[in-house]
Amino acid sequence: MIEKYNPSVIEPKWQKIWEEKSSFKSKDNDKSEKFYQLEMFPYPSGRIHMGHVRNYTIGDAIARYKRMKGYNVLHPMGFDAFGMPAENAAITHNTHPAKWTYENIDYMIKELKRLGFAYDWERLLITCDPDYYKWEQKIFIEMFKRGMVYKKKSRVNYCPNCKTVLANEQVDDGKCWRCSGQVEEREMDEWFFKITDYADELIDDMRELEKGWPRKVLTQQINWIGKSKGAFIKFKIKGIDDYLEVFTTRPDTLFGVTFASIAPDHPKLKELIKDEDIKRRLDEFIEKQKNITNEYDKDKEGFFSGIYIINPVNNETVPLYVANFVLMEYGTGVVMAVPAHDQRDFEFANKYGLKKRIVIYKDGMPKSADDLTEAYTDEGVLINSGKFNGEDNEKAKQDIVEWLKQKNLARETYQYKLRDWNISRQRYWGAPIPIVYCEHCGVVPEKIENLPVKLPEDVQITGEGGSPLSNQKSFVETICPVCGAKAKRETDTFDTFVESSWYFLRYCSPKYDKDIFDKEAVEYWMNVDQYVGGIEHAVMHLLYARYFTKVLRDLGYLKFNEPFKRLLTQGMVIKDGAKMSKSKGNVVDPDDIIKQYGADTARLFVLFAAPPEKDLEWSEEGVEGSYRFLNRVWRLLYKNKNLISKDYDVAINSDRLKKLNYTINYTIKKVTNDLEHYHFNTAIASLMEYTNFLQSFNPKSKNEEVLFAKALRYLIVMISVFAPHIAEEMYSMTKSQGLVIDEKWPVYDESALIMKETTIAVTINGKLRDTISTGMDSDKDTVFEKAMMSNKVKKHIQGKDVKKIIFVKNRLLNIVVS
RNA sequence: GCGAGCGUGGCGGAAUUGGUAGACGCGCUAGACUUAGGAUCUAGUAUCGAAAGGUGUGGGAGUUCGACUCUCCCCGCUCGCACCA
Repeated sequence: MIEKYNPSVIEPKWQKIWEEKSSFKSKDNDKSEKFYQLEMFPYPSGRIHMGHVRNYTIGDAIARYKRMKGYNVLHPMGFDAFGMPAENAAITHNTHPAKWTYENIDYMIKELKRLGFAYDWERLLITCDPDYYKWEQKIFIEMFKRGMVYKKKSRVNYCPNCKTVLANEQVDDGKCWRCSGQVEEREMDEWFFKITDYADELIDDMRELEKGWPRKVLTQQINWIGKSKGAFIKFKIKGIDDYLEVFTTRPDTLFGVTFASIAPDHPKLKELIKDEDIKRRLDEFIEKQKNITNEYDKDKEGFFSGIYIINPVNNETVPLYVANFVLMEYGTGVVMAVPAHDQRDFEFANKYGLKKRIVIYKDGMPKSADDLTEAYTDEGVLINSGKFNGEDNEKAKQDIVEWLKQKNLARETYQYKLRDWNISRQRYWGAPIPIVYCEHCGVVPEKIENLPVKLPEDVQITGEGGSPLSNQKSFVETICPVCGAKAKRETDTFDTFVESSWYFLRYCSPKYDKDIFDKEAVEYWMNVDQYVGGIEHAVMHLLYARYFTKVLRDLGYLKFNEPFKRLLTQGMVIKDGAKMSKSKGNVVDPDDIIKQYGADTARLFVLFAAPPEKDLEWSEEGVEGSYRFLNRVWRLLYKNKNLISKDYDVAINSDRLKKLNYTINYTIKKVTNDLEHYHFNTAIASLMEYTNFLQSFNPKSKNEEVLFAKALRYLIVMISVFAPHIAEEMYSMTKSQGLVIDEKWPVYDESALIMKETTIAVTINGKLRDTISTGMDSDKDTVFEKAMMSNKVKKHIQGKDVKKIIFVKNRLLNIVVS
């Protein structure tokens, strides 16, 4: 150990030793209790950024703490390696996506290793490796065979810039989530996972997650799934023997229907419209709507279709309007319009001069529909509703449906916002969908023994002319796995969210070559005890991973419902009030920080500067503060390096020793408690206080030296969770064998925390007037007596009546005076 | 608009869940050691006031002996959703 703290020397040294000793290797089926710590694996974009550093430092602190607590910890790392940036890079730099990806991965692994994270590197997963996606293809085939996958022509979001289809979730405000370009609609034949079959379960199983997941994430998922109760109601079409069905959540307002609206792309609409002029108008309307971007305040527009339908509750004939705000994808694509009680219908009715009728009434609201300034959507009592007049509207919802149900005109139903998951991507850099098209046998899955369907390597990525795979004869041309005739391969590849939907299972047995994973290993390691990642994955990734878990359970691979027991969503790293980004020029490169201060400082800072869930404002001064703290610890240990021995038995027989012993045990308790709750910032603050205390202690006797040395040793052990390299170096000079990371987490001695004296706050009418020292557990009278001896207290009581005395043992005495 | 969350010194943030507000760090001030220090150490640092003392957790009301903490109203900010019938 040298006098000056030099992270650039000691950090690589210990990283090498940990690696040589395989310190962080997790043992399958170990006897000790397991702990699966997982952080969301990165996309290999090229470099690790501060967001990663924060994410992985939080996970690392948890993993190291649990390890010292005696758990058999699984803490793996990998790369979500398929995806579009690799193809974009291939186009601009004329390289191959694989080359680009693997070079990035090599570099990022070096960066992660420089940060000293306690990963079991032998479990490294790279999703573009055929040994990984082979199993993904197997999952797909099993899902296909079970009818959990289907293909359909569908209108999809298409980004002309990226030349690919996007999932609904990947479209943000009409813009591509990656390139921010305008998204268009196109019709394509696409593969879908039937995630909607699991909608109810995805909601219901949230019960299992209520304790361990942020409420925010659960609410977002609930909103995303968007389950709502309602009914389908049949409206006869006037003049023909057919009907249109509407979906409504407000059957109680049925008597208020004055018109109906239909989606412009409703499949029945064209055949229903008789008038040629109106048909032409519809085409124009559809064309016009296509060009309107998805702005929220898009004007409501429409026109009369020439069709009338009949309201089943009162046999009224109402006009059917084609309206741009009606969605074909939700409900039935036809909406009954109740302008008095629905804001959208209200606006539409006003624009086109349509009638309004109030059917839900509450005292104080206008009597005439013409006097409404907005739709009344709250509860009330039914009026103008025939035999249901006077009924409470909540009750009427059921009664009206029941009444219509008997006439076979209605049925109760639930509708969801959640759509099936489109997994087709017309891209090269993804896992091929293992399907073969045979003239004789139709759409057939590849044989399991033929997997993986490998991505061909000799492909030129130009970025033009559709999917690169479809132009690759050697790939497309194949033989039918069923009949052996010439056939063609599917050229779509998987959405990359598929890879991240099950990687946490593969980590349990990453090299297993007989199946998707080794069931025994999964049995032992799952669930993930603590998952850490960004809030941006609240819906997509986390919902898909939950869905996959349920699918694999139903395929017989798993026995549990939910993959992640606990979830921690860490805040962003921001600088100058904005998220770090190249365009804003406020990026701090972790490599630079490591070079200047070392990994330990970087790690300590990101844990200390803010609680994990909150955004973290980057501060150069703050980083320096962390660096200074490590230097202080270093100097403290360097100064006392000869004190540390192995035998710490000492009689606590003086006030100074008692105080020191108290501080040691108090700190252990505080830090342990904080770590259990992931309050890293306060845990570090306690270690700082502890260091300050030790720094000023100056042992004066043999006994003090011995206990002081013990205190220092605990400091090293506890700090190793946050700053492992410096801890290891300091530990090594204690002349003890082994590594600090193999130390057990210290246990505090409750008896050391019992004090003879305590300080009690004396308040008068709730205001602090003095503090007094008194024996532990003193009773009310004793404390009051002592308090009355205080001049400060006397002064405030003088001339007043003591009305009441509140006493909280060892805490406070409140004297209430008139 | 709907949903969720947040609001504490100059700044990042503490407060064992109703019991001494401002831990810890940054910044700042003064001092020490120094040729020097942007190193280190010591002391101070919510605010008004010379002091005694007063005032303070976005604002207002309430519950309570006692409120950053609980309730209601208002203001401001952040995030998510966005024509889902």
